[in-house]
Amino acid sequence: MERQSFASAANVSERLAQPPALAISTVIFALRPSESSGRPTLWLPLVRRIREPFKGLWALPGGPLTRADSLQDAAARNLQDTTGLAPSYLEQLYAFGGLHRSPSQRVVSIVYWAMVQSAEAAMARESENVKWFRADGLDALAFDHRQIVDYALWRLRNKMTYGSIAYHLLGEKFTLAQVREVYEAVLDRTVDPANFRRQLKQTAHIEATDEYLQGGKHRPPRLYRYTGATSEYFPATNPPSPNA
Amino acid sequence: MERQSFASAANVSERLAQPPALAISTVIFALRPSESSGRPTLWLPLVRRIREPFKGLWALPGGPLTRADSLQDAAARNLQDTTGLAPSYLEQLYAFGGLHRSPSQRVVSIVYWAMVQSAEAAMARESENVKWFRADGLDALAFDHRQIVDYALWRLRNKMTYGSIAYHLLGEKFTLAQVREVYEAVLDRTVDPANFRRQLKQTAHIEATDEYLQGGKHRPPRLYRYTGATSEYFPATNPPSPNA
DNA sequence: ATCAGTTGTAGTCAAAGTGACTTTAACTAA
DNA sequence: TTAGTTAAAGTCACTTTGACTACAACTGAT
Repeated sequence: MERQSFASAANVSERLAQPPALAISTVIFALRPSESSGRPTLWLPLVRRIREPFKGLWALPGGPLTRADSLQDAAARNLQDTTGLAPSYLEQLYAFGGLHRSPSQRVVSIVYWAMVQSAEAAMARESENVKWFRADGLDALAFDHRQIVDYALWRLRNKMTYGSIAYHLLGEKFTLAQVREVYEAVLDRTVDPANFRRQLKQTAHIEATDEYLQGGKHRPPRLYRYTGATSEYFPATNPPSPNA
Repeated sequence: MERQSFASAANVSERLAQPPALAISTVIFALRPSESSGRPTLWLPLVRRIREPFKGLWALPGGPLTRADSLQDAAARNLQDTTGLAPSYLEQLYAFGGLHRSPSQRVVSIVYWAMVQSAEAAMARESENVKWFRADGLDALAFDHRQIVDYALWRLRNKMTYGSIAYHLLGEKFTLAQVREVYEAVLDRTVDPANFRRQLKQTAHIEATDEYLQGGKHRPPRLYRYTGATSEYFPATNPPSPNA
């Protein structure tokens, strides 16, 4: 057996013997007008890696869990540090712990997914190493982050179909058409306006305001307000809260 | 300031500075006949703690992530080691990472939940330090494990209402009435037999066999077989698999 | 052998929900 | 004023759901 290969084999068992590192990452979704159609579409911010594993590639914002934060606070801090924004929704996505996610040391990543309101997302800071991308059709990312984003997208679509998540991508006041546009952007299909309106009013976590959105070349639509948990984010589930 | 309290304050910041420990725990559900009514109810195995944090109290099977296992394999090993059984379903529940879950060191627990078939659960080994309990009405457990169990129960009920999980608690062949009993045990309400049958046959991941269950004092019911993923467990979701 | 009791299985019916569509109201731009 | 556009409400057929009834098939006791 050659000395070199023996050494690397020893390295493998060595690094697997030491305790895995713990990291927090966050998938951040926001609505932005697509360049082409102008219709709102899903975007997310990524950061460019400046160190060696996958240096130069884009990756999810995150890092090792160093501070004395709860997992959720650490995820919110990711968001704050990279975009300067506060989440309007934040939920744990999954803990990824495969043995070979990172080439050097074993890393277990606890990943959160977040939504920020479109108004705030418009003023998110970008830089050389922080850029926003369309959520669909991403290129290869660092580590397994591409698959993580796909999984987050699937979860987002799932929650959207029977839930009240859509409002967290909008501002405080919105028209029903805007809510419908969110559904259409996320689920990627058209929705009948009339039926959509009817269902929303039943399931209703919204209330009508007295205001109307002026300035269009049509009949001005009424503005609504979300009456569930407002701007604060809250844990994944209604009943027993797994936040600890 | 007294010396004692100064020392303990130093300890607090010290232990929060060192990296958190990583543990895997597993909530294991199985169906067992209740002592009183004889109807099947939900049970789960717990292990008695023999060391000091919460010594003597009951806790979820698990421990630090030491081996070079994937997270899911580590959870399956928990199950194997404490009960001698293999899971028929295994899925990640949540990552709990609160700062004060464990009194001494900070511990981040990645918790899985599993289901084992009732036939096998009947021959699960018990001992002085491993006992089965009814899933509802548990006493105080070690750490935050009581809340974790409650959350797992909620997830189980949720999956049950629109999913094909029930079969994993039964054997290979089963009557429709047995499936209904699973639903009634987990959801804790009665279900109309006729309507239940109708819905199962539509959503159908089952097929009828030619066999009938003899021996009762009634018309013998037909045996069915599950046609989805059989005894092997599979990841949480259909579309993108987060297993890594 | 017959009958009561129990459970499996199929069918009926009304109420509620859903998808496709039509109609009317309210506004802007020419 | 008129054409064009969108908001908002209503209609209608179809499907799904829950409660219930009826019948079939078996066991065990009389």
